[in-house]
Amino acid sequence: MNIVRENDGTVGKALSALELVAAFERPVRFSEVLEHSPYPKATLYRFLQTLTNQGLLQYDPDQGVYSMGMRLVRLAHAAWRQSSLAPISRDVLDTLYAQVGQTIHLAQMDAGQVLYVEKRTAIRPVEMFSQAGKVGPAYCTGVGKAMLACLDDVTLEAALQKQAFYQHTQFTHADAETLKTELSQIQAEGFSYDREEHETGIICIAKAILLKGRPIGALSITTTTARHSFDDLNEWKQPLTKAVEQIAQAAKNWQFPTL
Amino acid sequence: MNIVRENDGTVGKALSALELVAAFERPVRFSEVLEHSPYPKATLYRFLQTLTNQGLLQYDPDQGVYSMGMRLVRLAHAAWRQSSLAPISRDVLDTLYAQVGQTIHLAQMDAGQVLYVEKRTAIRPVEMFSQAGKVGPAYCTGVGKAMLACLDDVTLEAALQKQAFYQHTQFTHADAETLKTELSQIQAEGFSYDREEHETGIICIAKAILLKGRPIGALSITTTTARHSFDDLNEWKQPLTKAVEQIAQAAKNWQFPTL
DNA sequence: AGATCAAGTTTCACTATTTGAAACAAGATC
DNA sequence: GATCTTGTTTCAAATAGTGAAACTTGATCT
Repeated sequence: MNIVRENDGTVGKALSALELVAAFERPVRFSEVLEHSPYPKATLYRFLQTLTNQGLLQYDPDQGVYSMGMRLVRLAHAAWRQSSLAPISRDVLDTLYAQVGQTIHLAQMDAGQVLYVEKRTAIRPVEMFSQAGKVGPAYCTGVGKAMLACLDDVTLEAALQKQAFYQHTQFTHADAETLKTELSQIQAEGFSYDREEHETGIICIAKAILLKGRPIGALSITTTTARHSFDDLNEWKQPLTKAVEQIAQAAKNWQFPTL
Repeated sequence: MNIVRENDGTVGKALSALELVAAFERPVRFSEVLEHSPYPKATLYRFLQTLTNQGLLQYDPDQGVYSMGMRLVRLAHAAWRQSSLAPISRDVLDTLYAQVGQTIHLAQMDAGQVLYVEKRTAIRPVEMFSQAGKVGPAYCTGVGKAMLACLDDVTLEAALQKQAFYQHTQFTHADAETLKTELSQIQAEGFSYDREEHETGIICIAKAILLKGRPIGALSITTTTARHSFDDLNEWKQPLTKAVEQIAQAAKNWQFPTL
């Protein structure tokens, strides 16, 4: 599940040090980061210093710990507005949510993983960022499989390399082979399903959003086995398709970074 | 209003190139960035290439434009969870919102500006990121002034240097002097007010959240002149104070990056 | 079609920054 | 007060960054 990016010089290395800190879900000491780092002490030390100066990290001198910096939040806001599908999909998602009344996720691909950029749900006025910015696996989520199914062979192979195939539930695909078989079905049918592959009791139907034949994102409707059967998911094919088409249409007019 | 960070080597320069792209609120061509850049053509070119490789930027070969990369969204999610006040303030904000029924903002300071990290509002089930990640001026917002009023002289001077003093409305402070006078009042009273200084018709009451005497954030309750008078704002002093105290209390137990 | 121009990309000798082993400092712990 | 752990600084060698200029590509004009 390791996300590897090519190492362009100092910038690439410094960013990989930043990811090290991000991987901890709490403020960390220098020595903790060092243990997980491929860099020598002095080098890592200078990286963290630089990142702190730049506001990508924060340093608390009292506790002697580093945590992720707020400058990232500001930059992400720009990214989210400028190049995610979320802003142009707002109205469509509102409408779809009004129609189906189930949890809805809008996702894109990032480094072989699924990145959630927007969500509608009944439960509480959700903490912002709780879902936007969150990542999930591609090989065992509805949105992930929907996008994978639309990739050309070369891109698909590259993406498959990045999958962890961790066995989340008894229904999770164990390897690339069985996954590929399902991807063909998804291609033929135009919809993908999550049949408790990621979390027990959670199922969903999803569909890719295409621009010039390439997947730029995916939309899913999620429910639980307690409330619905697999067959029930198909009731939402129509509104889901319509929403996907509307987002694709809106994306056409907006200069859009494709996968 | 230029946000200047010290330039630590290549990383700093590359990040300042990233900010150039962020400043445009749309995908941009290389030449457009170049016009606003202090770097020579070849240098900027390499920066944008590196940033693109790293996923901090996206490049659309069809349109020949750069936009902010989705990796930032992922990193920001980590930052927001790890070092913003938002996660620990959820319940407090829910309670406060239930009590006052007005728009609520939770903000922190970043590079002399106000950074909104959480919000509660009646209108729509929150667009994520719409407010979280957004920045605003410190010198003419309730949250901004509340935090400025708690700074020691040296830090305050540094922060004032970064203020633009753009005249948003007829009520906006025109310079550091009149602002300082108000900051003393705020210090004495413990509450700050926005009296249509940022937007005509919008007023608010705000209070800083302190940890070890230093402001780590601020909380505000916003309304309009159409619905409430300045005096009405004082009705919310009690619930606002309680919420601020509760957040400060929660922050104490969590290792927290101070300003 | 050919000429002209603008936008983007590559080259390469020159420079400046990064690197990391090792020495050093500052607290904690025994 | 000796020892260990954690964090910080140093400095010569190694590497990566710099940017003027040349080049490529594709659009626009005559």
